[in-house]
Amino acid sequence: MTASSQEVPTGTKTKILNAAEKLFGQHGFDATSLRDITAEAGVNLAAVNYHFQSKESLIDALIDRRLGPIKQKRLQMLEAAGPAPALEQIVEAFLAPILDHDLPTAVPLIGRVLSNPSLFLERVYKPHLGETVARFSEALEKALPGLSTEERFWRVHFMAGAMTHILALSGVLPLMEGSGGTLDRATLMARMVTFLVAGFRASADSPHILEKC
Amino acid sequence: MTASSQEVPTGTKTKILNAAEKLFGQHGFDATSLRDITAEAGVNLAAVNYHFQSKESLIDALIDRRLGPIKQKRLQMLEAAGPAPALEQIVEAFLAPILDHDLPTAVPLIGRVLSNPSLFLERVYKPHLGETVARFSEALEKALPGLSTEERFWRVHFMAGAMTHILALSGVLPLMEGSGGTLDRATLMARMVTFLVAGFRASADSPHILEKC
DNA sequence: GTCTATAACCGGATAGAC
DNA sequence: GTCTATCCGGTTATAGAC
Repeated sequence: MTASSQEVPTGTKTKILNAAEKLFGQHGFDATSLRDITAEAGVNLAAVNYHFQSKESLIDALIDRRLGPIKQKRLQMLEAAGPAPALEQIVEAFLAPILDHDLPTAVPLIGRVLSNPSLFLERVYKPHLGETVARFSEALEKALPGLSTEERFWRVHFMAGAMTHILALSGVLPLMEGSGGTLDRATLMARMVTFLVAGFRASADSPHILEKC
Repeated sequence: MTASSQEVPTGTKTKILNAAEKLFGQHGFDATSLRDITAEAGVNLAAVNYHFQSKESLIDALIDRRLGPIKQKRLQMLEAAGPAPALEQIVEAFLAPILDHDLPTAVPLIGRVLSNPSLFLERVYKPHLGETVARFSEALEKALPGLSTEERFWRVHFMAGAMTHILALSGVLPLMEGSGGTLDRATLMARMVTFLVAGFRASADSPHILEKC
């Protein structure tokens, strides 16, 4: 690690990361070429392969840059809530570090990363999410002792899905009718917490039976 | 429309659609070449551009093929529930036509389609989903008169997100610990309905206030 | 560390024989 | 309707000058 790896955000490496985050978030990984990225960043094409080794490694670097701090903040908020956090605190600690992201380009990128089935298990969940989910699942077990392990597993993924969808579609949802036009983060957070907390509290022992039509 | 457009599922056109659905679902649109598809289908490369005009049109044909019938089934289930359906019936009518899909390759494809921000608004939502969502939103308004339009809008998208995430990750979620190993559709449906119905019923007039840690 | 130039390859689409 | 052969543009990655 040389002095240049953490310098002010005008270095070539940082410019590449920022441009890549923006374009990957807008158009997806495969639809964005390294040429697009270097043009946006105002740097030379060969700089990508010098600072990162390949396009795939660049993607991993972007994932690291965002999911690393998010993991820290999530666990920190969960710990700050004490040894037996309330359900609302657990859900907030899960959502806030992602939804409250200050950097506007980070949100669509994180949406792409979390909703990409090709990346998810090996390059996102295992290295960056698995431990966090396990910790939150433990906290949920204390807060909701009536839920089975499977029930908890699926509800955590319902929560993750609701959040991920909003992140991924953050660019288009405000354009739709009925949304209220803007995407105010604090209000959105409150709405998600209300919805998800109620979902988690639902009694699981009334498995609804489907009937034909 | 000639006689060949709706023949037994061994025509070249159908073989291409089936192979494309499988590979697009597994690897995504950009990561799958027309050569991959024609190899999988056992047909000639040029057949794709003869039957469909371009790769983009092929994708639209795949979207049509699955989302058309789903729209019909959703509206049919909603109508069958009478003029003032219960909340459970509304949620079931929204989820069942997608989650209960018999064709195993359709589920990952639909997950890719619904979670792709680049396709979503113009090529998925407006042509195939908007009218359905409006009808379901009306039904929800009757079932839950206390909710504001914005609140309903966002909760519908929380529901859509939870469902979409499960579809998109259907290939990997069963591999994770705590899932119970299998993905039994009836049980999953029941779990989602329980969770989402409780979320919809949550009272909205207690907007939770976020505090710093 | 940064650039130019290029290698080596793969993609979608099409022309034209059959 | 189906095939072969090919065009042509774009892709990642690298070699080597500065």
